[in-house]
Amino acid sequence: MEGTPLGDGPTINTIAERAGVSIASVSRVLNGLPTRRETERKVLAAAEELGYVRNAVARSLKSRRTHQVAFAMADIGNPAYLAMLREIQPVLKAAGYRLVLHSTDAVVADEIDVLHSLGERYVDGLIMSPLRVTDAHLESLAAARTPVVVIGSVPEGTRADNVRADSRTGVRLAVDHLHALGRRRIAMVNGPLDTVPGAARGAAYREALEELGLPYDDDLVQIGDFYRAEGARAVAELLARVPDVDALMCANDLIALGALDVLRASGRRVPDDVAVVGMDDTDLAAASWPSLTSVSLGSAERGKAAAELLLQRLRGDDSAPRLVTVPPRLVVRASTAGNRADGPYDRKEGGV
Amino acid sequence: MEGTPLGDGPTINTIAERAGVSIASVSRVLNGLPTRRETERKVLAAAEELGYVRNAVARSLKSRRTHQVAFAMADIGNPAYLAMLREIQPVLKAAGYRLVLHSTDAVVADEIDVLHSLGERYVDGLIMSPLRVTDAHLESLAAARTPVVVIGSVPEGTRADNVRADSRTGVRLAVDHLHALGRRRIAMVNGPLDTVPGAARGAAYREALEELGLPYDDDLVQIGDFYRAEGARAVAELLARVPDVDALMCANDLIALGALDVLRASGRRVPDDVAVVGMDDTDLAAASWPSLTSVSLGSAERGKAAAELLLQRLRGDDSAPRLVTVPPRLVVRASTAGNRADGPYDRKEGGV
DNA sequence: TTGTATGCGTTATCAC
DNA sequence: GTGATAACGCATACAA
Repeated sequence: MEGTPLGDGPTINTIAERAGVSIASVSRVLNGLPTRRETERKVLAAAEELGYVRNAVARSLKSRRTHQVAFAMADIGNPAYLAMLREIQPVLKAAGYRLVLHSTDAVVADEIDVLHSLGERYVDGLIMSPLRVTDAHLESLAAARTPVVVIGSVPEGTRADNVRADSRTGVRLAVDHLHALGRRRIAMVNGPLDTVPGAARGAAYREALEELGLPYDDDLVQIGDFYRAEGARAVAELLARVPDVDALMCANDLIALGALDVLRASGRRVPDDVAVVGMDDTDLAAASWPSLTSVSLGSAERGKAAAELLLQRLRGDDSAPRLVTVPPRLVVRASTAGNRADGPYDRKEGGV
Repeated sequence: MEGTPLGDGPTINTIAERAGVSIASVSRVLNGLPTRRETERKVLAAAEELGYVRNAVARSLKSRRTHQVAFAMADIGNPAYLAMLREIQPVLKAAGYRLVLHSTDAVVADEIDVLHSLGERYVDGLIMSPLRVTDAHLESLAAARTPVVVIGSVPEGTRADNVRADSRTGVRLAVDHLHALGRRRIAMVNGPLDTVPGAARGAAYREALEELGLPYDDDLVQIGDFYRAEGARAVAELLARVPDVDALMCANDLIALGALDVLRASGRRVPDDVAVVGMDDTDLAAASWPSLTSVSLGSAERGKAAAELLLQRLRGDDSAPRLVTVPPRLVVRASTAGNRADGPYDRKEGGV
């Protein structure tokens, strides 16, 4: 195969000419429709010689299907979304769909843009995971002419499939676990309360304490942001205010890693002095030392479920919107149970 | 905005009818071409009422541009590729391109498929990062009618822009560092030698020792695979064979994490007894404890450079193929220098 | 079985 | 300035 000179590629017209048949015959052969042996031979030979490849755009215009699906994540830097992505990709690929990625940086306008752009029909469906769901989201969702699966919570009645985590139960699992270990001064290190996860996890913490009969203490709640450095700063403040805290319920793994840094720097042992729990069970939880007990909210499962739901819609299923809730799971590691197995090998991790 | 009944969306024909003008006028207005005030008003009103959105497929067929770019990574589970992705995405987005993701699982046939599928013209360009470059790659690359940027090494004369890491210098930096710390029994824990990185890093290790005047000792080289569990297994074997090793040069971060696990389990202190260096400087390196000294091969920079190179091509630049080499950088953390700053906050990490 | 002709939704080139 | 009309590349209903 010598270096093909750039320029316009061959079309079915080129082939038709070369093979001495009509474009209809070319199309038929290429689509496996019944044709005479000789015609088929000529067409395939011409196609081969010319290095013909079907133009996906023209084909989409005709068929009204692009074989593309979009995934809109709030933040491409967030390992939790990447975990979803890792599951979504192979499912779609196996079904013959390409994946178009959008990172909206949790900007509402960007998310609305993505929904609006569905009208451009460059994808057959969308999976989206918004950080918060506004009225604008719901309007655009209602107007969408393309199947959409939302990872996160949407109000009942929304015309979109919905895959949810259950962070309420998740926090409960964690707090119960800490309580069972004998911890009684369990603090909460949360992210901003105006985000969906922040609000949900904060409320769940309060509920969990209540059910355990533990008093709720404002001093034990520290708001920061969902990043490692912010988490560290928040925990430093917390320790200054409440030195005798014996457990930290962190609203995500990054915060928890920041917590480990600060606890270590302050000379506290984990978990002996302070037990730490994160959320999302990202790769980082298994990598840290001590390895981090974390509440898995099923990022991977949610991604997979969303992809499968969407595929069903793409196959023509137009039944009522579905709701899938993925149960949380507490993954106990060293940060709450020092002498238990670390379990760093229980997750698939990429190589090279 | 009431729930729009599903069905075919409006086209410029619908608008033309509604506005009482021709489709040509509609197109003009929509494209900002000079039109009478009144026409413009009618068209825009109709478009607004109908909730019109341009059909991207039809537009692409006509314009021969899809405003999509593909990124083909060897393994979506690998943090190093995700680091590239995180840089590529915003660059393309800012330039108005969508990102189509392919994970080829390092299967050569899949990679060739991706190259071949460029002929379908569903993307305007491609960034790919193959684990190895075969003749089949080069042939498909030569036949490509679309700009391609390869992250990795391609032979001179290949008609594709090329962004390279310099793992040779990278290994050298690491080995020099270990040597400077007084280590003399420096082992290499590598991945398979039939991969490009495996081969390059293995050779570089040998070279580095030579330049330092250290003897090369087969016993100090252990081949495993580029995963954490494999790395752990390899290091266990190594320790059994060479108990007095005082430094480990690991071919990537995952291997290094596995090494930390095993060293810890064997009662060795890091870095006091054994210093450990990883490669790729992934997020995991900063998260682990002790935090991991790692050679950054500039995954992020390479991704960014690749995206920018591709954008230049998409803007029409058809000059000779470019070669960009990103210099490696040693990021010293606790696994080789116990009392230095951990620096866990020097990298941007995702939140929530 | 095969060819002719039409449409998918846009953009662009003409005359008017 | 505006309206017919012809592509873009493919699939297909219909006629032959």
